[in-house]
Amino acid sequence: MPEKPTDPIQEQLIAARRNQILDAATAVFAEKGFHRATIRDVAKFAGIADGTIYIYFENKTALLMCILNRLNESEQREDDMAQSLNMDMREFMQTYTRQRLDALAAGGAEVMQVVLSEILVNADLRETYFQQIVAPTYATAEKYFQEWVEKGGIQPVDTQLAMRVIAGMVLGVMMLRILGDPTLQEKWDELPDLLTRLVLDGLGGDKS
Amino acid sequence: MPEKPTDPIQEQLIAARRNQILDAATAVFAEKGFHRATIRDVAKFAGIADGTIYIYFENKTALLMCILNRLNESEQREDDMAQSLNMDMREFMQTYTRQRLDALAAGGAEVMQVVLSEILVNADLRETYFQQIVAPTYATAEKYFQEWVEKGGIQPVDTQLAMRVIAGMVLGVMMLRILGDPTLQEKWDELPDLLTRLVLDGLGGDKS
Amino acid sequence: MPEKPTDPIQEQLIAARRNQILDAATAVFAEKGFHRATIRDVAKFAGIADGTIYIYFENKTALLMCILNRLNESEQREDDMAQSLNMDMREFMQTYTRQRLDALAAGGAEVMQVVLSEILVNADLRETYFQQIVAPTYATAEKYFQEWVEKGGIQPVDTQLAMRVIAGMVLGVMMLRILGDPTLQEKWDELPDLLTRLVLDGLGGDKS
Amino acid sequence: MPEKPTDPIQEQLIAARRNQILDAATAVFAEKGFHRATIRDVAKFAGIADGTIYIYFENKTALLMCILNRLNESEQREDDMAQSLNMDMREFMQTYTRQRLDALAAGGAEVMQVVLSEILVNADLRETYFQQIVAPTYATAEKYFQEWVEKGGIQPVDTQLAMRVIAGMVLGVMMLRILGDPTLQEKWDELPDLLTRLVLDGLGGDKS
DNA sequence: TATGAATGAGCATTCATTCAT
DNA sequence: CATGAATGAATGCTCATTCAT
Repeated sequence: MPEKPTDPIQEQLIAARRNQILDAATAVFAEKGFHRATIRDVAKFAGIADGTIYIYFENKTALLMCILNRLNESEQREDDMAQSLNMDMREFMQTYTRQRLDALAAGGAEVMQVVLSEILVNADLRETYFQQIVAPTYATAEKYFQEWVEKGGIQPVDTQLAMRVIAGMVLGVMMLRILGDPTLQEKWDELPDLLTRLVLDGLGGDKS
Repeated sequence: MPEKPTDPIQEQLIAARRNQILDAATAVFAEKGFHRATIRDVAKFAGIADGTIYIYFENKTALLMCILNRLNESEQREDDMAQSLNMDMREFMQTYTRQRLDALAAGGAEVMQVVLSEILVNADLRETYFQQIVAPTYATAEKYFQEWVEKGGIQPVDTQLAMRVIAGMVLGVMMLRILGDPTLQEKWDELPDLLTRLVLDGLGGDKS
Repeated sequence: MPEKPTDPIQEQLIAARRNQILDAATAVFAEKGFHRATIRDVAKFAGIADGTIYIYFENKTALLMCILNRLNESEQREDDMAQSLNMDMREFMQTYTRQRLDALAAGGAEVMQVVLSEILVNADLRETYFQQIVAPTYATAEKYFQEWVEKGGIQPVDTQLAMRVIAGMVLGVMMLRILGDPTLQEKWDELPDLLTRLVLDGLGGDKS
Repeated sequence: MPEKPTDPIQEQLIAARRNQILDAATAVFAEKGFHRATIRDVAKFAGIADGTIYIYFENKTALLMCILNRLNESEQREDDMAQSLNMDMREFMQTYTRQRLDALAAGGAEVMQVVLSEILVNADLRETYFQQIVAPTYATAEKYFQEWVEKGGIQPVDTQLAMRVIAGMVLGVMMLRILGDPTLQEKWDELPDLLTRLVLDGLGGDKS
C-alpha cells in the first residue's frame, strides 16, 4: 500500500484506485470464479498493469477479503438505518428480508456467489466473514428479539437459535436462487411476505 | 473410461475401482478442498497411480460430478423410504429435517462444503446439482404438500414457493453451521423441533 | 524425487537423469551465473521440460547444493588417493597444489566460480560447503601436519592456522585467476613449485 | 546523472548525494546481498525516493561499481601511506597484511562478500575490479619487490608470480574467514606474523 | 531536482494430463 | 489395465526502471 497517505488528496486517490480495483475484481471473480480468474484478468478489466494491483493489495486473497469488507460496510450502514426505527416484529421481518433479498436481486448475487464459494473453503476468510458480518447481525437482532418476547409479541423461544433459523432461511433462499432456481427468481418479490407469514403465523391450518 | 464392459464381472471390478477412487477423492477433497487437492493426493490416498484415475474418469472435475451423483443416489434412497410412509406434515417435517441435519452432523459437512463451494462457481456442476438433487426433492415434496393443503392440514399457500422456503431454511442452517456458528453446533439437536414448530405454528404470540 | 527407487535399474536411470540435469545446470550457471540463469535455460540445455527438473530436485537452489556435493565427492576420491601414499611435506605440497590447480585449469574454474559466488551470499550453502568440503580437508591435512612437526620435518607452528594459510593460499590464487589475472593463467604450471618453495623455505634471502 | 555541474557548489551537493546513496547501498547490500536487496531498500535506507537513485546512478549494477570505486580510492590512499615509508620486506609484509586483515575484521567483510560474489559472476565488474584494484596493487608492490630482490633481501624469484601468490594468500585467508572458519576468526591477530614468517622463512625445518 | 505511482517483463514453481513401457 | 515419468501451459508475484507532476 502507498506509504503514509497523510495528504487527504492522496488519500482520496488511493481510495479511488482501491475501489477501482475492487470493482474489477468483483466483476471478474463473479464471472470466472476466484480460482479461474487471474490477476491479469482483474488488471486488464481495471485497465491497469498487473503490478499496480500489488501496490494496493497484499495478494490475490486480500482482494477477496476487501470485497468482503466493502460488503460488510454497506450492510452495516443499512442495518444502522433499521436500528433507528422502532418496529414490531412483523415490520422488522418484512423490512429485513426485503432489504436482503432486494440487495441480492439488484446485482449482489455474483458477489455473494464468489464470497460464499471461497468462504466455504478458506478458513481465514470464513472466520472474518463470521466475525464481521454474521455475528454483529446476530447481536443486533437478538436484542430486538428479546424485547419482543418480553412484550409478549411472540412465543417464548430460544432466541439465539430462532435468530439463526431466520437468518438461515434468508441465506438458504438466496443460495437456492444462486443455484439457479427459476421459480425463486420469478416469485422473488413474494418472498418477504411469505417468510414473514411463515415465521410469525406458521403454515399450520388447524389453529382455529 | 473402460470401453463397453459387457462382461458382468468386469463391470463389477470397474464399479469397485470407481468407488475406491471416489472414496479417496471425497476424503481428500473434504480435507484440502477441491482446488488445493491434487490428483496425486487422490491417487496416493487410493493407493494407485496418478494415471489410473484417468482410466476411470475424464478429468478432475468429473470426480466432483460423480461424488455429487453418489450423494444424489444415497439421498434418493432415503427419500424413497420417507415416501413409503404415510405421514402428516408435522411428522414429515420432523423426519425430513432430522434426516438432513443428522447427515450433516455425522460427517457430511466437509463433502457438502466442497461440493457447495464448487457448485457456486461452476455452472455445469450447478446445473447437474439442481437437476439431479434439488429438483427431484421439490417434485416429491410438492406432491405431499399439495395433498396436505387439500386435506386442510395447512394454510393455503403457493406450494412451490413454500417448498423452496423450507428447503432453503434447512440449507441455510447448514451453511451457517459450516461457517462455524458455535451456537448451532451446540443446539443442533433442537433444530428439527424448532424448525417444525416455526413452519407449522409460527412464532406469533397474539393468536389466542 | 521419483518414489522408492528400489529397482536397481530404475535407480540407475534416476541417477543418470540427475546427472544430466546437474551437468546442464553446471554449464548454464557457469555461463550466466546462478541468478541470471533460469530454470528454463537449464531445462533447454538438458533437452527436457521445465517441470522435469522439479521431479529430481526440490528447487533451483537444490541444483547448486547438488553441484556442490558432486564436487565434494570427486574431491573426496582424490584425497583418498593422496591419503594412501606416505609422503613427506615437500611431496605433499607439490601433489596437493598441483592436483587442485590442475583441476581448476582443466575446466573446474566455472563451477568454482558459480559455487563460490553463491556461497558468499547464501548462508545455508556456505555452511554446507564448509562442513562438507573445507572441514574434512582440514581434518585430514592436520593429521599429516602434526606428524611432520613431530618428526622435525618442519618448524613448530600452530598447525591449525598453518593449514588455513596454505589452503587459503591455494584458494586465493584460484580466485585471482578466476578474476582474470593473465599472468597467473600463463604461469599456472609454475605455481606448485613456487608455492611449495615458499611454504617450506620462504623467500627470505639472509639465512645463510 | 546530473548534467555538467559546472557550478562547484552544485558539484559538492551532487557528490554528497551520491555518497549518501552509496553509503546506503553499501549497508543494504552488505546485509541482504546484492540480489536480495532492492532499490527500494536502498532508497528507504537513504531516506529518499526510489526514482532519485536513478538521477545519480545509471542502474543497480552501477551502484556496485561505484562502491567498488570508493573501495579502490580508500585503499589507494592507504597504499600511498605505505609507499611513503621506506620499509624492508619484513616490515612491509607485516604492515600490508595487518592493514588488509584488520580492515576485514573491522567490518569490511560484508562489503567484500557482496563485491566478490558479484564480481565472480559479472564480467564487467570483474574487469573493473581487476583493473582498478588488483592491478595497481601489483604494480606498486612489484616495484618494491624488485628492489628487495636486487638488494639481496630475498631469494631471486619470479616477482610477478610471487606477488600474486602473496596477494592470493591474503585474499584466500579472507575468503576462508568469510566462509565461516571459526579458527581463523579466533586467531586472526596471529596471521600477520604467521604470513610474514611463512613468506620469508618458510616452514621447512631441515635447513641448518 | 525529487517524488513515488505505475509499469510489465520475467521467473520459479505447480499440476492436470498424456503415453511409452 | 496399471504405471509414473515427462510434459509444458499457466500464474501469482517481484522489482528495476520510467515519467508525469
